[in-house]
Amino acid sequence: MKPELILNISVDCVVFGYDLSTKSLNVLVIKRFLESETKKEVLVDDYVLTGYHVYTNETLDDTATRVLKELTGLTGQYKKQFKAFGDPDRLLNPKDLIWIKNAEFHERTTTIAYYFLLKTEEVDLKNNTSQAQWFPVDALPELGFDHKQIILEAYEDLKGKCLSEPIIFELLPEKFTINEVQDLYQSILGITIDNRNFRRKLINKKYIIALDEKQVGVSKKPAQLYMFSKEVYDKVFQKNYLISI
Amino acid sequence: MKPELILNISVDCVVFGYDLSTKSLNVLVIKRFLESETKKEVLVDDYVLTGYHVYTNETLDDTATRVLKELTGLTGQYKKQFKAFGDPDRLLNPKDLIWIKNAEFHERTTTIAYYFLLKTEEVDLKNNTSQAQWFPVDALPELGFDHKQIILEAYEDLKGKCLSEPIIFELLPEKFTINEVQDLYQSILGITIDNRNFRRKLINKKYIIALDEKQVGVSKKPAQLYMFSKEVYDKVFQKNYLISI
DNA sequence: ACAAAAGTGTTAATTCTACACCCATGA
DNA sequence: TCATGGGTGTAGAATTAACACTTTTGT
Repeated sequence: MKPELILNISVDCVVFGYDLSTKSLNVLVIKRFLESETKKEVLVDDYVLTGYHVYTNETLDDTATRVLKELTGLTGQYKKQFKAFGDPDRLLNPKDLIWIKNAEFHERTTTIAYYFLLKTEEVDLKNNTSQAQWFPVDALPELGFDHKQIILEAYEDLKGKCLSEPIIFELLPEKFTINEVQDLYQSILGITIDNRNFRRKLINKKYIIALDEKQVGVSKKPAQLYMFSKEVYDKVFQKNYLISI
Repeated sequence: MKPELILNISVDCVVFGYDLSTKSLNVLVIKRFLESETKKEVLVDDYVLTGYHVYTNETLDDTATRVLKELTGLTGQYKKQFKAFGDPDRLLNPKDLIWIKNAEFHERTTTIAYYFLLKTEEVDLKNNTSQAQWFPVDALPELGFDHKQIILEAYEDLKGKCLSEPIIFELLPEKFTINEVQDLYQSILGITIDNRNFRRKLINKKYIIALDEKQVGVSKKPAQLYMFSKEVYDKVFQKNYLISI
């Protein structure tokens, strides 16, 4: 049996990219544009998440991985399936209906949503065929379908998860400074954190390893570089059962 | 358009029920039984989760609610969509193939899995048409399809969630004793908790309200009864941003 | 020398952990 | 009266929270 598309099931990917220099948590979206036949009228002009249908011989994870690769060329990034969206009317706004007519899309498509974590600069948007573009997660453009809601739910999941799992390092380069980690937490959570307390806490973790290196090419005092060791983390980690309701 | 079944999308429900008297966290599953035409051979004899296909005019949440109601008669129970399962081979074990032949089932069905929280005694299994049965979550029977994995992932999600959200009370009667809450936490998490510390912690919460009532009909010293106030919880609750990685 | 970001210590408050016995009740 | 589970207190340890100035470096 040849692999075929499952036309009513798709995977949509919320690609989070952190821009270290602007300290901005971004989402990668692609352009959706359609003119009337006479080109007199712009029918659709907004953005959507990248996504695609599932093939009959693929796992859902495979689909997500494939979709990310096709958009960014990247593989092996952190990914998480966080929610399925299947409301009967999730694709039925006027613009969406116009768009669906031009695509091989079932009107009642259920999508399995994933999010990915990576660094903005890992993605080369120059020769991108989908007119992909980064937007700060707190300044999203007009989005088609129910994709704004999908992004917001992904963001909520990320906020919670970054407090209890070491996924923050997926958004940072291999070598980072303590202040960079703090800035990232502040960007994601929208809070400010005391620098001394944060430093102490982080540096005391056995899996935060100080390198024999400092920043280079910075115009002020270069900071100490650290790395995160997954190996040490897995060894040291122990579940805590602290009830905090 | 008449509502029709979407044959390749289903919702499966992990129904968790807590049995206060035996202090057991149980899962409700239904019998799957099939004999050969000559009745000489038992082809399938195991259990599966309750589930059903999604109708074209339903949300996924609606489907889950409907499935629970059909099995138990209950509505308004706590429910959570926790994961979608869509591996191409998730229904392709030999027994599953035999079963599917007798059902209107697509071989490549993706299921959106939910779990429900309720009390075992709320469900009347006497006049149940599906031969539904409770099993302790740590002593599950042989399960068809990928349903054992689904249950285990639901259980993991529940373990995590009960530490940070007040869902524990969904598994308890409206009026409960502190020790009943402690027993339940211990059952779910598989740990032992110090009674004095636990009591103090819980009683100090403003949303744990001491009633002017004690247990009745118990054969020993009757315990103080409490209730959980969602109203107070929502008012008092404030997100904490404690980074515990 | 100066601008900018890196880096540093202390104290009080809170929360968590460990631990063992008395009490009230119904049988 | 006795068996059973309900209920209680304290002290040490660990963690968190609050708070402001000095140091280092490149320009």
